[in-house]
Amino acid sequence: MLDKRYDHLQVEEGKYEKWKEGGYFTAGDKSKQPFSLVIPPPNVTGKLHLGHVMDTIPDDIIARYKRMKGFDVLWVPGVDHAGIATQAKVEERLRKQGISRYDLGREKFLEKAFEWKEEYSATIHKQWASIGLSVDYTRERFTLDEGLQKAVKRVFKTLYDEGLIYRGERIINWDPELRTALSNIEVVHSDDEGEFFYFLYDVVGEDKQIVVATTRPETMFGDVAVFVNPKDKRFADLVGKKVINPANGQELPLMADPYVDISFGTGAMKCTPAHDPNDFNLAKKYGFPFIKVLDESAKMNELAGEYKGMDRYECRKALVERIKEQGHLQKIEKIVHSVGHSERSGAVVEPMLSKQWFVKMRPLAEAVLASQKSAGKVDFIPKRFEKVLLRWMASCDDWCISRQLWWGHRIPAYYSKEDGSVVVSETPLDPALYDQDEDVLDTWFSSGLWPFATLGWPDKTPDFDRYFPTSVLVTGYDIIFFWVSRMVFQSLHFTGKSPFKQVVIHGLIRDEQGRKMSKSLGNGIDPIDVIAKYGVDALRYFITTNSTPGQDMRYSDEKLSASANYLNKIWNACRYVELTLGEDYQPKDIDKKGLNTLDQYILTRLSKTIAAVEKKMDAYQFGAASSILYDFVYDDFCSFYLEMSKVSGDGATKDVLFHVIKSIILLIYPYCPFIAEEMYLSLPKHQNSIMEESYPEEMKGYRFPSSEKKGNILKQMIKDVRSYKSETGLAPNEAVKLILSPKLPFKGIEAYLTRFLFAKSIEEAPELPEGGRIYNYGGVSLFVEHEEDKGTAKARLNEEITRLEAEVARGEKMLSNPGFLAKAPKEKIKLEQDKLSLNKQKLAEAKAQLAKLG
RNA sequence: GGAUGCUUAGCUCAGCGGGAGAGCAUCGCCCUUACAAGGCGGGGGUCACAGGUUCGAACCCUGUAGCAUCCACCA
Repeated sequence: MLDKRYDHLQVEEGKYEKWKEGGYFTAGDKSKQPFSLVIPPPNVTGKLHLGHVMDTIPDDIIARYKRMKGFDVLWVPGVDHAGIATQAKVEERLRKQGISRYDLGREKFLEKAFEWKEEYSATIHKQWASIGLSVDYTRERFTLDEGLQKAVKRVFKTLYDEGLIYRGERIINWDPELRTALSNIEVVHSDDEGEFFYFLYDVVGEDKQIVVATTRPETMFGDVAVFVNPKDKRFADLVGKKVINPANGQELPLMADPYVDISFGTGAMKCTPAHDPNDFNLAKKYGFPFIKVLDESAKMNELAGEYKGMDRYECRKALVERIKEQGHLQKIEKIVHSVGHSERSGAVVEPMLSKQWFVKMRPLAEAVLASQKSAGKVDFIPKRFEKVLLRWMASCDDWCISRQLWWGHRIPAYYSKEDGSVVVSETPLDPALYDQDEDVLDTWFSSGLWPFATLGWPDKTPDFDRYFPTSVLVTGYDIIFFWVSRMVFQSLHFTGKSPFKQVVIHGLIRDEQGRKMSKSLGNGIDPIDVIAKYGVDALRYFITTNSTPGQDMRYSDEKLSASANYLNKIWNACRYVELTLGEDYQPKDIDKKGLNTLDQYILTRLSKTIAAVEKKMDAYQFGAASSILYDFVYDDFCSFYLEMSKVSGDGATKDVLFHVIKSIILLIYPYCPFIAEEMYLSLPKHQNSIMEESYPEEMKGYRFPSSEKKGNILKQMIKDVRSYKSETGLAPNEAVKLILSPKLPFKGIEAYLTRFLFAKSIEEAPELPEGGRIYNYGGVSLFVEHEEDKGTAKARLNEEITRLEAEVARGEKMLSNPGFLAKAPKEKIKLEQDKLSLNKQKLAEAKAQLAKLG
């Protein structure tokens, strides 16, 4: 027997361990159809936040639902080494102990990093348990484990041999704090306040000056030219002359190129090939050298002369001051411009010429674009997110994959000690003859292999054969570029298939004011606190049912509370059913012949509910599915049938109560497995765990349309009379006399009306008397005897008639419309016809009553 | 500059071609033996605006405005 109150702490106790140890999460039943998914691997950097809950609870609902539907579900868990992020954390920890990574050296540092990983994996496991993830621990993976190492090396080597990975000098994004290259999408742009410096450049051999504006004066030591637009009349006579760089006094050619925007700044632009991607292109076009003036910490190098060793911003300040003193500063303007910051360190990213490894994206991207037009495409839910992928694939630049870090997959390229030639090899080469590349790969390089490498690729494993491609992937829209796109092109290239059939995209969770949750705002919500307060089931329910796919949602304490209340409602309904069934009750099949009208009513509603919920579940519309169930639980079951069953507790009713509550428990289970398990195990007859149960059947043979109608009439009668009492100031429990005309709509209705309307008597009469309130239901009318003057009664009937006439007119108009009859679906037409005849009947009844009143 | 989403009840959001919905809040009545973390009954909306398509538009199309996000550019 369940306790009086739903106590989530008690309910959650021990269940996860039981499932896990019972092997319920382990895939491999070959008698079933496979269904597979991989977890978006959390970074080993920190603790669980609500974003992880958003990522993984839909996965868990899908996994639990599909298991009940008879699939062999494999859900692969794992964690991501998260290169830059983790290395930064480990370094920070070491720094607190007064150690730098260089003190330790590469090998020792990696030992520390692996210790960190072990520590955080343990935490992550606890967190998975606390939110109830049904992942298959026997197949857990790590992005740096042996299998992934093998896969990464195979991919790198293959792409290199195919010419799709190359090493080259390019302008890349440099993070001077972490001292590594970054890919374009690891740079976050923000509109920052800055200064626009206008400098005067003397023209050699002329008594003239031109004005060049820049936001980065310190890079002037690397300038090779000044460019203007060839159509710009202001400079037409000066092109071809030399100008003096006010930073170092060197002569620079004044050149013309259409790249320069006449209307921007002064129309004259300095060209710094080693520190700006556009200038780099110009320099290549005209054969200028690429002069670097910054080192890897963004400090000035020897070319900056007296400023050598200075930080870039200090140098900027000092240099501007000196140029001003020399009379070459025209003005300084405050501007707001977009500045790139490192996603991880926040440092202002320096575009810098550097030798790095790149993936040649065009051919790989084209393959994705082609695949998305084929039958093997990935279906996005919602559809619009496919465009995000396509747009990125259509325009992305080559991917800079080398990182000047230690924590990650070391690049399997080796340089000959003899002649410096490059060899890429999956197996280590003799260190006496070769030096391995010092750098590691971008974290997303290995994450991109996740769906197939975790199943055994490049080996031909049974799991790979059985579970690849995976069925569905759930992730947020913010990492479509980072992750989804890379999994898709890597998978297409190496397995020939898309890595998953469907991608379900969810939005981000925000705080109660709609702001992003962030560390700096301190507005993050710790799921552990939420679980302690409301229970994990309430959290799971809240997070999957309060938004629509792809849309952001706000955290709401109120809605969590509402979720917990809903669970308490089901809990108590279950408790009531158990109290009613009694200790000795033995579940048995429902005797179809022994059903009364309301039994038939609730079974019909249940059957329809199951069908509707299942349809939404299959489409991954968890919000829609849950609201269908919610309506059934509250309106049809708790407020109506369950109350009515208190009157008519005859033979079959107990079986029906049992059947319905069990179905509700099974339907809510994927969302709220803990409370569902607790309730399930308290039922008279059960397996070892709800995880051994199947999804409820639709029960097509148990639909009784006429009983459904009768039930709805009774529902409406009760509502009408209660409303009448409230409206006329009668107490809810005031005894009233009811008359039904011309006869009772179904046998046994008297008992329900007596109990719920406190009827003092119920009569059946062919004609209704005067002096009370009358309600019409089409074929049956209800009379409530109560003092009401004739005028009021007539006014009310007139109002009713006006309303019904409008209804009838509407129906007739619709049904006489040839366009409607030709184009509307058949069911819709039938529905309108039924509605019309019912309204006509009600109208006739109302008119007859009015006539009698005179 | 390009793209996407949002604008519906006081608040937070569903609905996305066939009669405006939920939760919370609000008002009134109830401690009815499953649940007061409850029950019952009510009030509350020209579905941002303007055009168009349709027999029929909150829903589709076009445009406008506001808010949000992403991408690109920014000497």
